[in-house]
Amino acid sequence: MELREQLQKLGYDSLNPLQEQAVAEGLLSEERIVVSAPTASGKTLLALLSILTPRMKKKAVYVVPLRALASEKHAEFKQALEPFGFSVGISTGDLDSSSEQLAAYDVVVVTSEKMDSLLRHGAPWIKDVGLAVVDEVHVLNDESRGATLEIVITKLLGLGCNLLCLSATIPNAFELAKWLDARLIFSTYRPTPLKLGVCDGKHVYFDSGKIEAEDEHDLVRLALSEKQGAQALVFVYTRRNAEALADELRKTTRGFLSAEEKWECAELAERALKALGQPTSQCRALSDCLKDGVAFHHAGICTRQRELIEKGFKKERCVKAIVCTTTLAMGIDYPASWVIVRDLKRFNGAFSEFIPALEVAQITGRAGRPRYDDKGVGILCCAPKDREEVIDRYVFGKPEDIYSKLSSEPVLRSHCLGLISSSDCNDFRSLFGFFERTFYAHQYGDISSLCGNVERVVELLKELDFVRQRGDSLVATPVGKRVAELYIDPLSAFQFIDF
DNA sequence: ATCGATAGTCTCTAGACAGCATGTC
DNA sequence: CTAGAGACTATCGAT
Repeated sequence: MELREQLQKLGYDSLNPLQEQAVAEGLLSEERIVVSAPTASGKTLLALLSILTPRMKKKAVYVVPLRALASEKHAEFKQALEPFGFSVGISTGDLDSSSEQLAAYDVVVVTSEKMDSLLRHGAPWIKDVGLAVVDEVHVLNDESRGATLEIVITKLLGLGCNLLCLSATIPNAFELAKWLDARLIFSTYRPTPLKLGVCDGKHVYFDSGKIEAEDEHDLVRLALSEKQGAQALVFVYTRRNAEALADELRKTTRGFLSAEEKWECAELAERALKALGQPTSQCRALSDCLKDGVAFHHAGICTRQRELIEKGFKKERCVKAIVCTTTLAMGIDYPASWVIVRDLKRFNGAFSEFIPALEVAQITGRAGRPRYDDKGVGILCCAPKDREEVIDRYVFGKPEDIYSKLSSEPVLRSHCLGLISSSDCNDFRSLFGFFERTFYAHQYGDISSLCGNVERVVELLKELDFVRQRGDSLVATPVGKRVAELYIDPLSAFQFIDF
């Protein structure tokens, strides 16, 4: 089928500049590709086109970092791909199909941990995978979950399937591409331009000049009065702050509701109150906020209410503003006209520090709703003394490079055991060989220190009797196998068994 | 002796993956 | 090191 025809069937008239560039640079012909482009630049269509590209093995896996993202993509792909005769399945911790079903799907959406688990268990259909799409690959940089993703990608690399890695804009995307021996498609294209401003508690400074705005009320008022139907997202650090500020903003948002929207909000409020059998104080707080067209959003909100908020914000659009924590920072599609980052500093266990520019870029990236706004506005709030630094760091500064997080020992413990237990590696040589193919090895060149770590970790696993060595060969004991399957840290598993 | 305002001090802070056992409707 | 809000407590003064 021709590209034009495919596009039409997918519901697109044409390719946007990023997609144009990607196709021109080999999206449909290269075996391995890394795409580095901003949030909402249209990367999903790239994945769809790649999946539709005929190849020897039809089956594709789509790897994402979040369950919420998995179910979103599952729904989206189902709708887009079924007309082409592609069946789409999902496999995550809480939403899982049987192994036979997974084998039957043409496309399987998985979380990275689930993918790792499937690979460890040697699911028989893995050999039929012709394409793996890894969404949000920059998660490699994540302290706690990056290493697992790195292991997964390294394993996928060994499978010999085609690879399409999608990343936010990161300066060292070329390093990723070099690791994977992939073609790099790099773009900073945004469908709607982004205008950044810095608010120091008196003014908002744009590159075009400054306007007065002292607090969140002023900012939200500016956002909502910019045009009919505008909406704002406010990011704060704590749950308590999210709830408190949402309550505070009721005064401002209620003035922007039309008669019909008031009615819709009342309806939402009513349902939010009854979401649980017995309304908690949180339910009441949320319900009160919704009445006035504002909501708070964080991980402590039940699914039922999340859905209500999403409906009110995205579909009915009677919810004018959402005050949220980082729940809405990554992945999930939540576009707004204005995005206000109120807390740029975050407590890190010892002191409070500025959050990474990459994260701020991801957050402000969702400013500008594709079909409704012709531009997006991102506001960064800070104390007057920090203004210059904030401008340097986030407005003119570029996002941080990403680094392999494979050197951390806890993850190494778990993955070494996993590799040995699944028989991916039977001795030190194959273990070292595996780690030589990781991003870590490519990024640091010298892997002797990593091999030293691996050696130490295997010694520990032997001490715990999860692994035994006969001659050169390393074999997992039954307990070791079990520990690997259960996905728990070997050290804590041992302490538990010991106990 | 009691209440209370004020200032200094302490405490706490986001999110979310897999797997399994146990519990509930 | 580059935090800030709310709960808690100690202290002192007015009644």
